[in-house]
Amino acid sequence: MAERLYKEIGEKIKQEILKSDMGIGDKLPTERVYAELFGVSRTLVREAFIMLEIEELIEVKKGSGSYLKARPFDRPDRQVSDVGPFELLQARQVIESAVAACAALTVTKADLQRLQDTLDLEEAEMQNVEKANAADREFHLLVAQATQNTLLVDNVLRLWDMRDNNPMWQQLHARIPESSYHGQWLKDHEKVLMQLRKRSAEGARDAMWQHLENVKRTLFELSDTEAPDFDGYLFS
Amino acid sequence: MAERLYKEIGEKIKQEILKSDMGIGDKLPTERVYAELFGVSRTLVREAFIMLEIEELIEVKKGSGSYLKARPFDRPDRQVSDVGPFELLQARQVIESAVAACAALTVTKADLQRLQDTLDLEEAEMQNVEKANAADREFHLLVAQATQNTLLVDNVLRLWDMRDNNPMWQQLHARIPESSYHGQWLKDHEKVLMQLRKRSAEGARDAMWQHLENVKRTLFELSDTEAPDFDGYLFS
DNA sequence: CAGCGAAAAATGGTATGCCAATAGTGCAAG
DNA sequence: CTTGCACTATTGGCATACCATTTTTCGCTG
Repeated sequence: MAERLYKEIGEKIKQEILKSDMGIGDKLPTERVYAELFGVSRTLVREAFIMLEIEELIEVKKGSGSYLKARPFDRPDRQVSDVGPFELLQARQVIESAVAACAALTVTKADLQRLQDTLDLEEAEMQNVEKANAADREFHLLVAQATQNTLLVDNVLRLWDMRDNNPMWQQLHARIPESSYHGQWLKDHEKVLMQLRKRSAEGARDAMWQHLENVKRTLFELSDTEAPDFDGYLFS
Repeated sequence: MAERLYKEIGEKIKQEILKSDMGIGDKLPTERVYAELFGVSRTLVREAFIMLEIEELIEVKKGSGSYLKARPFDRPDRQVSDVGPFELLQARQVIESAVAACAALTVTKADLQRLQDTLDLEEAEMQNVEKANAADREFHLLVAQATQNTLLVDNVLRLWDMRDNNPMWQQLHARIPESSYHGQWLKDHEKVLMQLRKRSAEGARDAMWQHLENVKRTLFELSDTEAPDFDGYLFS
């Protein structure tokens, strides 16, 4: 494991906090205690504390101690690699279509312009796989940003990061000829943008849903992977 | 300045990066260089590097060096605490309603039973604020779990954790008499469950949307906070 | 016995030193 | 001249030791 050790220690500390029934404001065990508990130096625990401090989970007071500021998430950050590509894609479909619907109501002219520009870029660079993918990502991100809600942007961003870091997705992606789908996806994107222009929440939702449905088909039809069916969700 | 020194060092390093014309992927000066430059120990610089690493500005490679991952000003770095309660609630509305729609298509009898049980508990413990809130959370989580998609569960969970850790939300929540809304919310939950029983995606989406709309009203109508209007998103 | 103050203990803050992994260098073999 | 390998230098990783601040303890004094 070439992981940075302080992160590991940090996660362990989170676990300890969850196992104990500490409340907000309570004093944490000292750095020295954790050091001995995990069999590492205080330096390392200290680095882990810095991590927790930046995550706003704890507050550190010189000479006094460290205090719990918020309870850590129950879910200790699932490994990207053990989530299937289909699950990932389905999550994107559910969330991004809802986000698109929301965006249709809040989108500004500047947003629409940026979306158009990205789309143009996508078309121009269709041959360049690298840039086309970047434009793809940018388009979806811009839709999320049009909601003016940073949490929604965060969520969409998280899913894309997972996609980019998911080995199975890459594998799936690799076996498909690039040129075959970029054209289709571009058309899909255009439809989404059109619905956003019309400020139609339902239209944007359906367009985004259909787009990701197409992505699913492209990826799974040609492969031997089983893909559960979720038709019937759309009503347009 | 009673600030933690590593943060100060971290900011200085950001300044240095900006002053220099380093590009993405370039190698940063070593920890030792910065230590001498600022007249502090390498430990401190190291802690600052950890801060920058967590902020995803740099990437640290043992034995090799540290490399610029993004330019500092690109990331305003929002923390959990400065997300407004309204933004949070809106994100929940968008995402949880979509999740509910998805759940309507995948929900099992066992899920429905668990949901009913939780609802019964919620009714029975309405006087007990602590338990009522726990049941509330449990209900929403069960809906997410009914999608059979762990990523969607993760997303919903994240938003709830943010809620529980958000100081402004707590403040807002505190000023409202408990009894006044738990009854309403219970009715809302029952409606959601009813739609899930009917396996109506649209119905579940609308019910969940309306529920969170009611939550919004309860929280913001009684307070002096401005709440943007998002009616028109529903079409039922 | 209450209050106060100094000493001691606890705790985070900082510095130094050595270890391990990586990158660089130069010499020898082909 | 190129290539490969061993040796050296560089760089981050981790541990130990001591410092500064805060908290606690304890005894003195009124």
